Amino acid sequence: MRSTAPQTLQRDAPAQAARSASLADVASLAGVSTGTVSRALSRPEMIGKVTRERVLAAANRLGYVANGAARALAMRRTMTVGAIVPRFGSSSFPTMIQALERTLAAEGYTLLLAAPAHHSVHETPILRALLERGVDAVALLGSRHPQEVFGLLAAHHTPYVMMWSAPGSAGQSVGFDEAAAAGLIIEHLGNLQHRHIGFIGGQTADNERALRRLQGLTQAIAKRGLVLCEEALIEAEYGFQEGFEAMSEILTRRTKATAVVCGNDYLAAGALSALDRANIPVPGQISIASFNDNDFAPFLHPPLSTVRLPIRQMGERAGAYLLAKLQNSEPPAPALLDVELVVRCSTGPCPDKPLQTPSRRAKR
Amino acid sequence: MRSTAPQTLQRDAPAQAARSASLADVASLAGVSTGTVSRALSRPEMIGKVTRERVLAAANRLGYVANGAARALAMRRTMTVGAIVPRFGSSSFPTMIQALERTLAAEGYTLLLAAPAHHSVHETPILRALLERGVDAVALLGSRHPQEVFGLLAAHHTPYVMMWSAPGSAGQSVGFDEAAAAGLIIEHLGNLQHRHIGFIGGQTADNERALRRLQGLTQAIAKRGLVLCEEALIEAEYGFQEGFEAMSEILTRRTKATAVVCGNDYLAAGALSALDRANIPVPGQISIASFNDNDFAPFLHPPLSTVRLPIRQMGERAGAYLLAKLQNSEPPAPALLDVELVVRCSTGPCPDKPLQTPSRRAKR
DNA sequence: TTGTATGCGTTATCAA
DNA sequence: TTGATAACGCATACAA
Repeated sequence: MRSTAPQTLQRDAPAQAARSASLADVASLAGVSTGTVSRALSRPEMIGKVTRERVLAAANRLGYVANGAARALAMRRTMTVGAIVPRFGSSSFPTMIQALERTLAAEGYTLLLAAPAHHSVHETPILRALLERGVDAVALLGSRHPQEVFGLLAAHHTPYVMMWSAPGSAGQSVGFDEAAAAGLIIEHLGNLQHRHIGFIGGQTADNERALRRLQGLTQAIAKRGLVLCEEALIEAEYGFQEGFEAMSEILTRRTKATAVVCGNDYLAAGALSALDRANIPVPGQISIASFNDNDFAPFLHPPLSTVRLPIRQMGERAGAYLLAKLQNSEPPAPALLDVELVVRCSTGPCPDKPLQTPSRRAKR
Repeated sequence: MRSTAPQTLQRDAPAQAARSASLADVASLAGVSTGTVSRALSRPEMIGKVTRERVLAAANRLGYVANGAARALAMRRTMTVGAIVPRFGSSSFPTMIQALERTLAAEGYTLLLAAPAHHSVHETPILRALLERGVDAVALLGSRHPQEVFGLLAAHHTPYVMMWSAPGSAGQSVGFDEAAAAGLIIEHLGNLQHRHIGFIGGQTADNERALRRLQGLTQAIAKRGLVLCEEALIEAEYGFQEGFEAMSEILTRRTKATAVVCGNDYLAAGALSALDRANIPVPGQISIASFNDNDFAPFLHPPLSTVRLPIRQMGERAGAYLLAKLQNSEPPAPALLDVELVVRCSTGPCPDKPLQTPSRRAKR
């Protein structure tokens, strides 16, 4: 057997630098056909033990690594999933993406990441780039997308999932009920006798999650007969600094608000910092609560009351959904993940007299 | 002209669902050859205006998107760059990756992300997966990698860059001089008359950046004749909670340290929180300073002194380096980015008497 | 300027 | 179980 294989055959080019080894190289080294090598590597059970071992040895010796492009061309799939996640640098998206990536990697899929700096970057060309790369599936952030996006996806028969999207959206989505989350916060504040509520939220024009949080809050406040104070309602980019500035701004206004809800914990951390600087006791003169995109609420000063959102789980579920679609196994159920209120000492009972900031003590 | 193109020709299969349109489909719709279509799309200047427009129209009508696998096979490149970034969910890596992604995307490259949950996951199979996907270049985190990794990279003639790596490494790396950063911190503390220094750092076994920070600190302390207090030297995962716990632990020990340096700002935030809970004035009884992986140091309580590390810039430089390699244009210079000390009120002069924690007031 | 034909490295089909 | 050979869809060298 061995004699048929010209193992001592030198490669034509003595300069090894030419190309990486191909299937044909392995085949000729092992003295078999390319088909056999292909099967020996990807379907070992179809091949006789001795040949298989010869092939494996040859492949090893040449440091053979399959050419994915050729494989993709022949198999019509790339084992690759695309994700489009805007503004992913400064938020909790990375946590979600990591969970997604891990879930997919467990089944041999690799993540192609497109992370436009701004949401405003038009999605379509990005999606085209991903489709051109032959992604087998796509994960999108949110449920608001140009019709073109869904058209392209459909035209390419590419399964997709929307993460962090509104509850009702289609079915191929996974997200939280942020209205319910808002309800939890407001119920808690209401029970503490707060009647005038402020909100430092994300930018609703740009960010559908921020919009849903504001809407949920507005509804919950209305339902309970409370008041959303306009003078304590600010939209800002999610960030420490923005939260600091927003709260500072509120302090310069006259507001009846005795509790301020923050759109996420970055904003809340900044807001707490501003209150600390201004020597305003929290709670006492004012209570703070927040939606929780990250995990440092317990370590703020004072520890922050939040609605905890299962970010990691969302990434996992999205991945599982896509895998199910790709392997058309389990029937993929649309997912609406549970949120949970975590009360910490940044919220307390409503004070007897409303907040009077030092800078504007005089009535106008 | 138009008449030569059978624009009214119906596709054979009335069921559009079959396959996405190929070059051949566009060609027959436009009444030209596949070669012409290919050129019209990727080298418009080589094609007559009228034909070009006919082709473009046809491509548009069919929603044509090139098959990247076929293109990659023919062109021998994928316009794709791989990145391997462990523990990417909870750190400043996302900021860096986003910068990297944006830089690459500007030149048409897409990022393939491999984000193993732990550093311990063996890199080689991950790199193999990326190479199999045909990445044109690779970005690695850190400079410590199994020899196998560099072997594979070389065998595939794949350019690579190491991010956040030690200064001396090869040349294809971009990073900070973390020893210099440590020097800045220690110099500052020394000037404030602190002589006994503690350190809450990352895990050196697992994390080469943490190791470099510890080493840099040790050297700087030795050079200035200060003391690194063993009882105030703790390694922990980067995280708020871990910082909290580490500082709490230090408080239960007897320590001469009057200043504690933290390995990153997550740890520092946790540490500050622990001191706040214990009612220990910062600065006053103790000073805190930190390496700054993120950007919330100004919003902590009290605002944290840090060495600011240009994370975003690192991602950009790494991207630029790879692009230069890929387009073999500018000679890519190895980069060592500047760090900067930012003093805030968490560090103050050395107190007259050392820290005595309430829980252990009695001398042993 | 445009058409023709070949190669890229796999997988899959069909014989042997 | 194995070998020969035809796709896969695009780019490109060469011819016209």
